[in-house]
Amino acid sequence: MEHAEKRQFKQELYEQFARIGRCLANGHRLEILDLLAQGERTVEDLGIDTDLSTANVSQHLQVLRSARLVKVRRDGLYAFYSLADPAVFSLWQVLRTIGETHLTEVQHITDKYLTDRSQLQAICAEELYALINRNSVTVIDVRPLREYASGHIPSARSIPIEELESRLSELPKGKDIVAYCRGPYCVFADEAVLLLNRHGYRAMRLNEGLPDWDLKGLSVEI
Amino acid sequence: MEHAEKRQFKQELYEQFARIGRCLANGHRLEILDLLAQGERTVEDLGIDTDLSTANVSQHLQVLRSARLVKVRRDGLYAFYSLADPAVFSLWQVLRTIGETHLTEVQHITDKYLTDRSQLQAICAEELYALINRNSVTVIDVRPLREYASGHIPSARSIPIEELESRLSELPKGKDIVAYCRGPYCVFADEAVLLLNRHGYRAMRLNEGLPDWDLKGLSVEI
DNA sequence: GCAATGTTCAAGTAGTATATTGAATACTTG
DNA sequence: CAAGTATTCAATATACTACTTGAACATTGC
Repeated sequence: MEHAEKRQFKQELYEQFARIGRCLANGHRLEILDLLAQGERTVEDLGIDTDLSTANVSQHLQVLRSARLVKVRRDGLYAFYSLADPAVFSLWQVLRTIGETHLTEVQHITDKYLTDRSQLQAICAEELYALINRNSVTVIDVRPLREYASGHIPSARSIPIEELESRLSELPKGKDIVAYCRGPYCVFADEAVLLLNRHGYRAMRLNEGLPDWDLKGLSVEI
Repeated sequence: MEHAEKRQFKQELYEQFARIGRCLANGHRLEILDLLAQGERTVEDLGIDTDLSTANVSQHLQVLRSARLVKVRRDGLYAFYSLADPAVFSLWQVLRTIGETHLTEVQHITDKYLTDRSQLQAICAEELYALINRNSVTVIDVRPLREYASGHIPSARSIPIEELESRLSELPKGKDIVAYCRGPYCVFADEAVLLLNRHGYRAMRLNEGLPDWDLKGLSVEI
């Protein structure tokens, strides 16, 4: 291949990959991807969670769709968007991990806003898996019911965070409780652990979300 | 946490991750990352390989550096840039894989420019690893010597592609030859296999580059 | 110290992205 | 079929990004 031809090949090729990069170049789109990792959502619905106008969310979804990162299923009045491939979550996960490791700003922001997590007991996916097999723990999924419905940790029961306080009686007193939610930047599990501790339960949070659990190849129940 | 506070947290947080995304939003930067995966390079040097002005490369490197994806080591007259972390290669690899799988344009471009690879015998990393252990293959690294020097497959010998034709006598006639290069979009190995076939050798290419080999945890010699 | 070399910075221009708004489209329900 | 609702499209102002050019800075070798 001639030099000029080779250059054009590389330019066209890397430009295509950059289309995917551009999807990741905006904070709102990353948040949308993170939400879609929990299961399919409608446009309006994403707008509520991200605090964006529906038109704006739709526009971001078009960007994501044009790079084939998300797909859409239409049913009646609604368009349901979801990740095009589990690999898209991997992409976000690797990006997230690099950010956590190398961007000091990420650490500063979590320190500034989140409950000091060193106060909260936490366990990792592998530890939880072992505890579940020994049947020595109660697992609660504190995400909205819809997200629980599109996949959850086997044996976990759904208690959305807003309902937790009023449904405490459902939880056996003797056992330890593990709460999990969407991922490391979701505060539902933190809130759950705090609330449970206040009511005298021994509770801890899973330090990852369901999509991370899934990606590790641990089984997911639907 | 209040709603407004939570929104601000998410916005600040995802905005930080988007800094990394922005690095990936430009084809030239992706090409630079791909080259840096082969080992450290100077600014001028990257400019030659990417066909960009030195000032322009420098500017792209500043973007990458501000998001902590690359780091710099200064020595005398030169600034040597390299990936800040092996995870940065993973990020590019996942992005690349998603592009290959979901962007039909990538397939079109490779079909348009590359030798029809179905004509060339290819093997994967695991197969090559087994062949090396049985000592039943000659492995050649056809990248520039500098890249060989910063890490190569154990037992591989360096024969940069431009020297291959004049150094054919170094290769034993009886054994199969496997050529490898930078990665799936590098054409050095393709050219090597074609040339070797023309000269009566049984040759094949490794369908991945050295960074992919490394990431699989296979041993790398320096 | 001075010229040569590699690298970075600064300013300007052209092009691209975002968020907002309001209109258009598509589907459902009565 | 008409009304209502969810979604997308189109147009706009504003802000950012890329590349070029030329100057500035740092290090080396004479």
